Amino acid sequence: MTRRGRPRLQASPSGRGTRADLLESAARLFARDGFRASTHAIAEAAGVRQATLYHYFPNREAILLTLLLQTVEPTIAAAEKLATSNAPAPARLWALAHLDAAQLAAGEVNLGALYLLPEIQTPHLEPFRIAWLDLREHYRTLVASCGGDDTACDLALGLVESVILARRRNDGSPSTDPHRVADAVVLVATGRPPTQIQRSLAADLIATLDG
Amino acid sequence: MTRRGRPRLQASPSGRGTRADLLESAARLFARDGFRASTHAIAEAAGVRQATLYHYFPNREAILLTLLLQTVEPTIAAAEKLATSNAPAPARLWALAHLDAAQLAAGEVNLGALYLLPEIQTPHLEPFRIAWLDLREHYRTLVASCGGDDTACDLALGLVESVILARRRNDGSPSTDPHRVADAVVLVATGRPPTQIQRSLAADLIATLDG
DNA sequence: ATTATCTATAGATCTATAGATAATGC
DNA sequence: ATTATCTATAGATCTATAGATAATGC
Repeated sequence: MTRRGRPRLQASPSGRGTRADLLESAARLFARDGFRASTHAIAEAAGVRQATLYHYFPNREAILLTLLLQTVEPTIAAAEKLATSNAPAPARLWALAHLDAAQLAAGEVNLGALYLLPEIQTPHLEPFRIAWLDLREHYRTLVASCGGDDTACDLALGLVESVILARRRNDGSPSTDPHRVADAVVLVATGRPPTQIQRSLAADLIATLDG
Repeated sequence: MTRRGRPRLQASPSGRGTRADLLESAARLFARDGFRASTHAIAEAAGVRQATLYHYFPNREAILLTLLLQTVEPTIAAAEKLATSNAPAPARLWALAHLDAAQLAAGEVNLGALYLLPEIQTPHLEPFRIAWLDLREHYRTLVASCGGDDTACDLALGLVESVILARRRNDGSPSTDPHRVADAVVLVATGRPPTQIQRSLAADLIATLDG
């Protein structure tokens, strides 16, 4: 059961291996302190020495990129499946907003805070920006099918992302209910609250994606 | 017309004095690079040597605090005046959201990006957090008078702050129209779009504040 | 004398690499 | 032999202070 190379001074806190420990520590520290969180601080929180980090990642930015892609990919996968559904657009938009908001509200660490970092704009993180623009295209298409324009889409994204800032500001208290976010997104995109039928169809879509 | 102490190696780029130059450079660099922007980079962009910065500010955080307070104070002043008006709540909320969104969209530098920095949470910046919570109270009161709860207030703030992220992402292209933001805020707070009468009253309120 | 700026620097970082070490696998 | 980790460190920052300098004000 012991592993391959030189043993760690401290055992893996999570028991899921050093790479997972490093990603988890980096997520926590980047979300709280931003990209200033040092490789030393990350490694220490993961229970290894600073240089060990470079066995798993070529540099500090690569860790941030990995975290960002991990965060956005499940949402994109869900959006792609929703795009193939023939449910009414408001139901699909409600489902996407709910999934996205729920994911931003979930977990012990406020991973969405990584989206707010100014470092997002640096050239090394382009793969993430491309993925995120892909997600935005899904929003845009759905919002357009609901009768909303590009501005409505920006407003809808602001509603979803409000979860991130509300969570930072109200640290401790429970996050915004994803149902409320999804309701507001449909309201802004269509001009009307979602109907009971639309909500019900959206719930079906979400059940299909999870199952 | 020459000034008091040792002359600068380069003249003030703006002609409005060294302190103003430093604040402007810091605003630009903090908005783009976050709090990593070094005192050296700020001073260089302002046309003075690094150490000169410490003649005007005790440390780097003090510059950020000054910028944050400068940004939030005009909006708070407007919110306080709106609170004394006896116009209907939706009209007052529309006016506040419009003012806030317009201010975030204005200027060459995306100053709102400073709100997104993780450093906002540090103890030294508490005066800004207190001021901002004061602004949120104004939103909360108005949203409540419109029939919305605390979650509706968080969503309304997300709509206003969407201007910041949309501006960062669509750098260059024109910012979100503040009218659209204000319409969406009233929609989310009341469940209905603002009436023509409410918009007209809001326009009157804004004219009063500017005059 | 007072002020604003400059030059110089101490001390504290922090990233990434070089190379040693302690395991397992063959 | 291969792998994962460790120790040590070069080189590059970066903040804040000390103290010199070049103006104006009295």
